[in-house]
Amino acid sequence: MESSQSTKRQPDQTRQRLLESAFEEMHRNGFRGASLETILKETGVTKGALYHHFGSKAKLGLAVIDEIIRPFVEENWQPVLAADNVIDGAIALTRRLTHERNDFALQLGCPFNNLIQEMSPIDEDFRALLNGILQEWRDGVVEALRLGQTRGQVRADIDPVATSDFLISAIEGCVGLTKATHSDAFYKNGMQGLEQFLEQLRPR
Amino acid sequence: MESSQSTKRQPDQTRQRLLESAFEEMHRNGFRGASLETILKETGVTKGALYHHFGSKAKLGLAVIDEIIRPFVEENWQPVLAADNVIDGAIALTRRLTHERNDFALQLGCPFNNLIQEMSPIDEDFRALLNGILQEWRDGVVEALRLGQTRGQVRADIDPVATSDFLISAIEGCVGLTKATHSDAFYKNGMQGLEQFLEQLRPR
DNA sequence: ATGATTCCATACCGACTAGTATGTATGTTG
DNA sequence: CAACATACATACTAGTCGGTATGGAATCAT
Repeated sequence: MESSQSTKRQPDQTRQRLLESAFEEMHRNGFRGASLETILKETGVTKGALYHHFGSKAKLGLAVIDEIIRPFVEENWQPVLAADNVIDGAIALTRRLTHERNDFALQLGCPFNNLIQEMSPIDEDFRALLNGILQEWRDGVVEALRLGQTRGQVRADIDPVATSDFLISAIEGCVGLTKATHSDAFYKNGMQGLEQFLEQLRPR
Repeated sequence: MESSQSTKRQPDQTRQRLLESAFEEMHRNGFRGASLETILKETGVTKGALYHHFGSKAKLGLAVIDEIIRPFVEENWQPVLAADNVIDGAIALTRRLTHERNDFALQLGCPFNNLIQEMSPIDEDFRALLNGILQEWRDGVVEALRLGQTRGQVRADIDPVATSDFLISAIEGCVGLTKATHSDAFYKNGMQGLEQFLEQLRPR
């Protein structure tokens, strides 16, 4: 009787619940605005348990980036990098982003970019981790563009590195500014311009 | 003797010092991270005086946006909009941005975009004001592109609205991500991509 | 079964914050 | 000059926050 009523520990699940709740709270309010009390209330976990799993709020934040945001970024880009034709793959991504947009999420913006904007100037650990993820994304696009060039699918006269950087800038810029405009049209215009830019990467 | 030692009031200057110090503090730490105590220390103004001029921290922030950031944004874009050829004017801007870049400032990012990213999801007054400024920028670029089309300087088959949105997205995206990369090359690549995009706006 | 380790719980702490209450000094007006 | 308005000064307030100290319970290893 007593043993069937006692609390069974599931540390992995506790930890995961904390990560997920922290991710949502960080997405709504940013890292600095994220309230540990809110996370605790949402998860029903206590502060002692939270500090057992993560030594500080910053460590929790970094774990969210590493374990939730990194996979999120990768999931978005893997199909593009793996596509038979990187331009087709990237255009498919912009169309998917346009088609699947969620207005509430657009008002909050991209969690990855949001944290870059917020934390890079004020915390070197965050900046380094975020930049690491960004660098992987950039490198992946560069590699795909180069492969596309060897396949004759991408113009030989463009610089893959510069192009990758510009593409990523345009995407995150568009998503970021949509937070101010709250405008469907603005978002679509950004995606359309991206598509236009991608099209002119095809060999002439 | 006594009157020559007394403090002479200069409310306009007090107010301006507060605005400028608040701007810098907001640029370094964001609005939420901006500390009134720091601003007070930097300016030597007291809290009573600050609250006399601005009823709240938010009002101070909104005044900074209206009175310092709006002119900053306008100063950057006016030459482009007034140029004989908008494409030439925009390319001159990207070159100027590249040439005049200040590494420290790039690590802090664009004050305008920073505030958009930080405040739009969490404060409607800020979002509305920032979006108003963004809308003026967008409208200005649209008008200049249209004028360029009538002058035969800009392709007739592009949509000025969509193009304007994409251009602005790409600029702010590049500046924003440079906060993570701390990379000169990244910044230049973004500006180069922008220039490339601008070039293909010329009639064929 | 026992001791050690891990996971979790609760009350408390000190620092920081924006804002308030109250007061003083300066400037304007009739 | 007095009354009033404006600009400024200082001490205080209540609230929020991340983190700490301490303790208890569950699980693991022997």
